[in-house]
Parts: sequence; structure tokens; C-alpha cells
Amino acid sequence: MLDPIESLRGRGLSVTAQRIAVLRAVSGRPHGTADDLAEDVRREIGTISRQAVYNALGTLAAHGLIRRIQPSGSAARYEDRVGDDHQHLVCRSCGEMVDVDCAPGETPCLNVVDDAGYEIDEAEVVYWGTCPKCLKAR
Amino acid sequence: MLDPIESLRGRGLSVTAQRIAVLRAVSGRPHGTADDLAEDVRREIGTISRQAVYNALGTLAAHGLIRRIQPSGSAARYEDRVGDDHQHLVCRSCGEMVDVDCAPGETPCLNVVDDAGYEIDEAEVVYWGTCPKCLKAR
DNA sequence: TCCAGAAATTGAAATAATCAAAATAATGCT
DNA sequence: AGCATTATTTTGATTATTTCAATTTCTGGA
Repeated sequence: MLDPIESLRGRGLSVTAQRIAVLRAVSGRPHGTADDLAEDVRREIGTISRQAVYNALGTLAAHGLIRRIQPSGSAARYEDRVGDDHQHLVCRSCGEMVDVDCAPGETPCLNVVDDAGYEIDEAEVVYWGTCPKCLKAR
Repeated sequence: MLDPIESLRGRGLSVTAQRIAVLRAVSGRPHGTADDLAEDVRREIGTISRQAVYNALGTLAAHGLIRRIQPSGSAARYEDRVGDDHQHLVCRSCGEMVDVDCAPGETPCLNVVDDAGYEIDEAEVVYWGTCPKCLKAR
């Protein structure tokens, strides 16, 4: 992971204890929710307001330092793997989320038949299934 | 659109005025939120409780009569196009959602490099971009 | 028609996220 | 380093979406 302070400076963002801690938390717990991350941050710097967590996550995501994922039926999650085109695999049963790398070169049908005049900038893929643990539990 | 009563019977579901109206509403307003649909239903049958709308949507989705979509940063939406593999295109600016058909035969990388032991049953794709209206408005 | 189970209504509540105003901290300049 | 400006954080309230639980009503089958 890049130094949080450098990362913030690099984007022209103010460097605050909260943002640094949030960045670290996202690194340390990939796919954490805002609530998960707030807990981690509190463990690191003692206290932070909910609002500051949301602000930091929003700002960091807007500047491409982290990525926001919004799976069906769960709070938004955040991760610091950005810039590669990995996707996510979510367990329908327990909600666990893991990264998956797509076969290189096989960009998922970015050529849609009819783009309806939209300017498309991202194709987001979520794979749904059942994780090994939940498969065993049946 | 199939007859709502037949659709319900076909799945062994009780036929209620609320479910029929919800099915019709979903047909008539693709990509509507629960709230949008509740309004439409009220226009048709006068009154329905919020809970009944959610129950109906949940049940219908669970039985494959409708599909639930959960785009980042918006309430869940519903549509009655099921059984084909069309995907969605969402405008980042105004939130509008339209259907897109993928180029036939180009199933989006269903062969992930490492499935982490998951049993994958669905690949959900959301295209993000800017709609023609919002492009013009710039 | 009547009964048992399913679904709807009602009202409260949980969850996730955002808003707004005041207090605090960071940055840039001298 | 000190100070003013601007951005960020805190605080507390608020919205939006969805779910829970108890009661009433309706549906489908005997």
C-alpha cells in the first residue's frame, strides 16, 4: 500500500488524521462497510464521527483512492484495490465478498449492441453464488 | 406481458388484488422503485400498504416473476423482463436506467480465473455512464 | 359455506446515509 | 512561527428505505 499521506497530497487533498486512518482501515479490511471501518478507525485513533467516516470515504472514492461497491441488500463497501479491473463474487447466503480476477483480455462485453446514446465509462460485474463454507453447511 | 393471474397460479402463489396490481405496475414502469410502484398501484386499486408492496415485490422476485436490481446509490428497482440476459445502463448524473442487450454469444467473463470455491450462478453487469440528456446539458 | 393457512394492514423500529450549523483543524502566505 | 482563509470535523437532527411484529382480512380447498 502507498503511504496514505502521499496519496492524499498527490490528489491535492488536505491531510487529516481521520482521512489517514480511514485509508488505513480500508486497506486493512477490504470490503468493509462504513460501520466496520469506523470501528477500525476508532481502534486506531480513538474516536471519529460517523459523518467524518462518510465524508472521508466519499472524498477518497471521488478521487479514485478507494473504490465503493454497492452489493444488493447490504450497505456500501469499500476497498483500496483500484486501477485494476478485478470484480467481485458475493455469497447469497452469508454475504461474504471476495475478489476475482477476470481472465485477461476478456473484458466483459463492453461492446453493447445499442448504447442508447450513453457515454459508457465503466462495466461493473458482480458474480452471485454460494461460498464454500455455506456450501458445506448444507 | 403474461396474464398476472396465470403467472401467480403457475407458481402456486395466492392470487391477491395487491399482487396483481404490483405485477401490472412493474410491467408498466420498468425500473421503478418500490415507492414509484406503490403510487402506480394506488392509482389502480385505490390503496395498498407499503408493507404489502414490499411483500409482493419480495415474493414475486423470489419466484422469478420479476427481477430486482440494486444500483449503487439508489433504492432497489424492479422489472418484469426476466429469463433473458439483458443488463443495465445507469446514468451517473440523473440516475436513469435503461436496458441493454449484450452482444449475443459474448457472455461476460463467466470463466473467472479463480472462483475461490464458490458455486457461481449469476453474473450481474451494470454499465455506468452518462445519458444523452445529461451529455447535452453540459 | 366454513376453516386453516397465507397475505394484508397497522404502527413501530432498524439501518444506512445525509443535512445543516457550529467548532476545529489544515493550508498557504508573510 | 503566526495568522487568516478555507476545508474538515463534530454534533445532533433528519430522511429514505426497508423490515419486524401483532392483528385483521382474505384466499383456496374440504
